[in-house]
Amino acid sequence: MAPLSISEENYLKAVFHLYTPGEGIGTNAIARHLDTKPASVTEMLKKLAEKKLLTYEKYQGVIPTRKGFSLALSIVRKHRLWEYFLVEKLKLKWDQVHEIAEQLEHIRSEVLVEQLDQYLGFPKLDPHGDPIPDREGKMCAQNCCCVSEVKPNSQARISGVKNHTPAFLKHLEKMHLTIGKTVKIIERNEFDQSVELVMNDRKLHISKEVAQNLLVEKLMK
Amino acid sequence: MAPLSISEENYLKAVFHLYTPGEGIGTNAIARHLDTKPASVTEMLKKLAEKKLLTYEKYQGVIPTRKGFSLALSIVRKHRLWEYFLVEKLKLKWDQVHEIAEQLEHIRSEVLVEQLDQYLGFPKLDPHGDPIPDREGKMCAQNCCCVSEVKPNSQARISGVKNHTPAFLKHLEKMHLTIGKTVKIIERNEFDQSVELVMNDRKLHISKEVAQNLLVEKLMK
DNA sequence: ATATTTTTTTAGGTGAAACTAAATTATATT
DNA sequence: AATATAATTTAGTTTCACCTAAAAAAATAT
Repeated sequence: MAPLSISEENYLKAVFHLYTPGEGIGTNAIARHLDTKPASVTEMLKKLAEKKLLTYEKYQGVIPTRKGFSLALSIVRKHRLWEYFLVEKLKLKWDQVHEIAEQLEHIRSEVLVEQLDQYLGFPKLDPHGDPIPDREGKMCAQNCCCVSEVKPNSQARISGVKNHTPAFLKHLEKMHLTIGKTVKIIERNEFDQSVELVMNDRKLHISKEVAQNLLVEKLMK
Repeated sequence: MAPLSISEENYLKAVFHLYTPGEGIGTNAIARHLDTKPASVTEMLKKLAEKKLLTYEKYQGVIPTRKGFSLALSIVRKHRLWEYFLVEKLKLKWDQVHEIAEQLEHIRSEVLVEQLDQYLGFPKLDPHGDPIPDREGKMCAQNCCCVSEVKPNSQARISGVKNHTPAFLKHLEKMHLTIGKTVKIIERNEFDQSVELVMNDRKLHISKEVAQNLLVEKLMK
């Protein structure tokens, strides 16, 4: 089949990211995600449905097909491999790489991706803690939740972010809240939903906004 | 100024490659180079002239401005750095990289290019022997000519190619005519303009087509 | 159950970059 | 110098991906 355009790939990726089993994805949600208008989305969804990449029925919300899903995964794979490359090899900062990877993910070449993967040593996670799909689309299961949902007095390891904006990532870096660090969640303040935690024996206070976008894995003690 | 589209960048690059001092570049030549139609070229040339990237006057043939030239150089720089990366780091074959670099050259990010350059060790030549412009657009002078123009009985080192198609490059590889090899040009046959040469004490016969597209540097003996 | 609001779709239009066909200008030939 | 040929430009379409405004359907509230 004819290769997808960059636009089509971006829509497919949006569908992938917005998908939760059982629910159809709305036109509005996709428009918001891609910073475009609902009318444009409707049009594109029809085109992608023609190509059997998703199921579209008027007013019903959209669901990716197996084919659409696996194509989206291959784009996500490229995005995350490039992010890994940019940070590990080229020494860019973790807040600089998303935008560049948004461009690199559309480069078409099987052999390039496979060689890149090998060159990088088949990494399993990208610099933001997101799993990198392998050639078959398999990726390691993530067992994480955001800090705001962790119950008080538990140990956890910072494992990822939900928000990938440079602003948020720079903020985390400034607070030394980087991936791999171990923290203890002390308590959540009902008033402003901020969270108190301890890292390296130092007390730390994080806002609701941070707590909701910072992912951790609970640790057995 | 607004960034150029991929199409605009490709036209600018074509103009750069077809340029020879003193001559205007014709619409037809550009169309052939880009595998497009002359009518499309005219349109685009007007747009690039608006942006002061080249001088355009009806029927006169086009010449890049300083600005257009330096922009073209920055695209060529990216193309050649990526080719170097693909061959030296990812171990792709020299006949595989051009097509991929045609995509990668359009990735927009200052910091990416500079870090890539550093990561690669500021290479001066790409895998096909073409010079890589530095950040200011400077590149090492090339002192080469094609085998068909070398006078008989002279020593030379293979230094580049004029034709970048996979077919030609694979052919060269099969004949072990790779960059850096030293050869002695024996004689040119008037009949079919083929050339006889010696490499590693073995006699070699190359066709007119090869001789015209293989570049060498003459060696002092 | 009806009315209001929100979501989604349709209809019609825009700009970019290509195309074909026809007209125009430049160049080459006799 | 006139004519034939080649190169270039113009005019008019097409496709893609977006847009706005208005209509239609679905969801929500009264």
